[in-house]
Amino acid sequence: MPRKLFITTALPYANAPFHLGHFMEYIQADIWVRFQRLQGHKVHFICADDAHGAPIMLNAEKQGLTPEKLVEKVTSERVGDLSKFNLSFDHWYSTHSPENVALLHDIYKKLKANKLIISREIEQFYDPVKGMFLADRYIKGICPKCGAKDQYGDSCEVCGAVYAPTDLKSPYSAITGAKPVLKKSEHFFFKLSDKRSAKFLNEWVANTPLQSEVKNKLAEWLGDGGKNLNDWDISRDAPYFGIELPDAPGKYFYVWMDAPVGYLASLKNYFESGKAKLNGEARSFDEFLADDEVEQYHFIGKDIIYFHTLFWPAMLHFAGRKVPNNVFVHGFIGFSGEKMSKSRGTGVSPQAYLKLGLNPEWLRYYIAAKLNDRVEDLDFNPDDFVARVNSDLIGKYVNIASRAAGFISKKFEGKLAKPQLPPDIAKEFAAAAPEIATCYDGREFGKAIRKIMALADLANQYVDANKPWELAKNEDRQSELHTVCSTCISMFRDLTVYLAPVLPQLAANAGEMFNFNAGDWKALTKLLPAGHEIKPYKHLMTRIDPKQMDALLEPALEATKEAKASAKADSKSSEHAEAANSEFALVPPETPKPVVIQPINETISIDDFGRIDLRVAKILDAELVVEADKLLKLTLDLGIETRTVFAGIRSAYNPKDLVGRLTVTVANLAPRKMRFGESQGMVLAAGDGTGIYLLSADSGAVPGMRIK
RNA sequence: GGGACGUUAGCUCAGUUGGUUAGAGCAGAGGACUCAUAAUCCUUUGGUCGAAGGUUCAAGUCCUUCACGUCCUACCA
Repeated sequence: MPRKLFITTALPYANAPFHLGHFMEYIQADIWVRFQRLQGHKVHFICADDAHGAPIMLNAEKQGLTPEKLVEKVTSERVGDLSKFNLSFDHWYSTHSPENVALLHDIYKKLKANKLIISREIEQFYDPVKGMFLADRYIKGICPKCGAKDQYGDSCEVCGAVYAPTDLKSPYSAITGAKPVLKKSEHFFFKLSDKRSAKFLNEWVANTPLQSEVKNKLAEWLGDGGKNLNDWDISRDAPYFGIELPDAPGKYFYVWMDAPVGYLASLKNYFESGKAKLNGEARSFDEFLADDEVEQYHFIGKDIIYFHTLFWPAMLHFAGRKVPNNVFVHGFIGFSGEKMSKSRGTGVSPQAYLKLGLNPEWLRYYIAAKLNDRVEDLDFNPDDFVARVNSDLIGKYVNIASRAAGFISKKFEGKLAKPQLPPDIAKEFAAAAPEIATCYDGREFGKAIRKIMALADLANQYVDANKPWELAKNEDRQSELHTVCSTCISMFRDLTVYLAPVLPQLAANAGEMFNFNAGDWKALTKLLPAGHEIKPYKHLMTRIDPKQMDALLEPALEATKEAKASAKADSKSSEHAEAANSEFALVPPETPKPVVIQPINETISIDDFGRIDLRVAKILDAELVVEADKLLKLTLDLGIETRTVFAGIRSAYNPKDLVGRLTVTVANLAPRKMRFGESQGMVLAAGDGTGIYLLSADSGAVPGMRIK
């Protein structure tokens, strides 16, 4: 019976671009989801942007935007990254949505009816200049223990002391610098201290197959009969970017209250937009969630265990809703810091990774090969990355197809003979299917990969033992040759199916080339039939050139400075600092990269073309646009006038190298207002997402000349 | 300060409820081969399993302490 699965990944905070940690989680979840789909289960794979909270509000203000605009800007910039890593989300929405308001209000009212919401007055630091209450992270001062300056309100980064903000000497607001004053305010709390909460949570933990690390953690929180459970402050005072309490004007839900509800809001929108129906789920959102058979799983990082294993199940349970069947926790992705000098920066930017044309499936494979079902950190090691991909994927796996397919095409018109696996190898392959399935299902991806690669080794050994290159020279042994190569292709088919959750694109390409369905797990019990036709072999995947890694790891100097400043301002977390670092990374233009040629567009008439007024332009000036990481501001001489044009070419050109160059511009393009000014045209450049190459006019051309 | 988890060959990792000479891949060395994207195959060199104690007939595996790393410690998304 097919399982019905509702799967989420943690909602990314809409304050910054994605970093590698996001993609590790998405890739982990995506592999699991794809595996479940291959087993014939019905999966609804959902995520959303986490759009609320004080940091977004303040950041937006700093940039002169409304919070909505900031969120829109951040999320629109990163939307393409998701599809490029072949992530198969069924729906992506936002917590800033009417569905979320409705669901949150409903949950809140039910909790209140259950007498689990109380209010009480608390005293907190308040910024009189800004007119808002300050969370610990927005208060700085002198550490009461060691006297270090500019320490945050909760702990000292110099001596490690932990204290309350009120203990700080000479406290000041990190936002305005004003001296904060203590002020009282009414806050609303979710009564986690209620006996019912502890009782329910203990039951939930006992009945949920959580990871042992998570259980330990929970035992700590739930120990002593729940005495360690304190009430959870779920309200914030205005100004706050969030969802207002239905019965307390000026009070907003703390973002961590509305964020997990966003899982449901996104699911609801997915249902109401008709996408669920297209995905084979005809029932309504409410009916779906009321079904006990539906399994709900959340993939999260270890830093947010607290919210997902205490508040979230309790909220759902006492609002009369389905609770999660499990929460899958992973560690963080680190970087081999030791080996890299600090001047070269740290971390790997997924944006730069894509821009450099590195194959997304390399990363998927590497991450899969290192993941297990535990709450363990993993390390991104560039040398390891190159070695792993090149030797496992190219040397072992792809090689099998490459060394057998040539004979089939050249000698046997692309048709297979009946494959014949030697008994010992057949046994191994037969045993592998359930083992690998268990690994995937249990999120032991590293183990699955190891098993698959062991099978690939067997296939290569088989080829060596049977020496097809010798058989080929002997006219009497052609049918042996035919069988050996056909057997190879059949083994390759099996390996491809096994790898399909990790490498969906490669698997699809291989399936297309060799005429099999890489998504057919059930076919694994049968060999490919005699007469099966394959197309001629083409390279399925290129090796990683270590030079590409060098380019990936080389951030621009000026960018590093900028990033460090902004990282500090944004967050204390190293994870965030890493993201900010990469955000500004410039990419050297001369990097080898595979080019993807897009199909030609539909035919147009000469008149259509004539409507576009192309002119030669001379670049008089070029400068960086502060706060835009992709744009350069160009001043162009068009002969009769000068124009200002913003061009998204910062990743490929240094401003000073452009000054004086002749290029081509669209002169009659409607001007477009941008945040930084009006762009009055467009310069032409070649590019497919992996690089940008500005067009030039030959010497002798004069600014203003028409191009026809 | 309290707590959780981790520390196994140069690198990345396996090591089941404690049980014989601690395993694999990559890298290194030697050889074979040439079908294949300098891929593959065979052989082989590397470890007092973070440190020190302890329990046991027997410990990488259990206990204690210490060191290092990551994270949590509630109004911090």
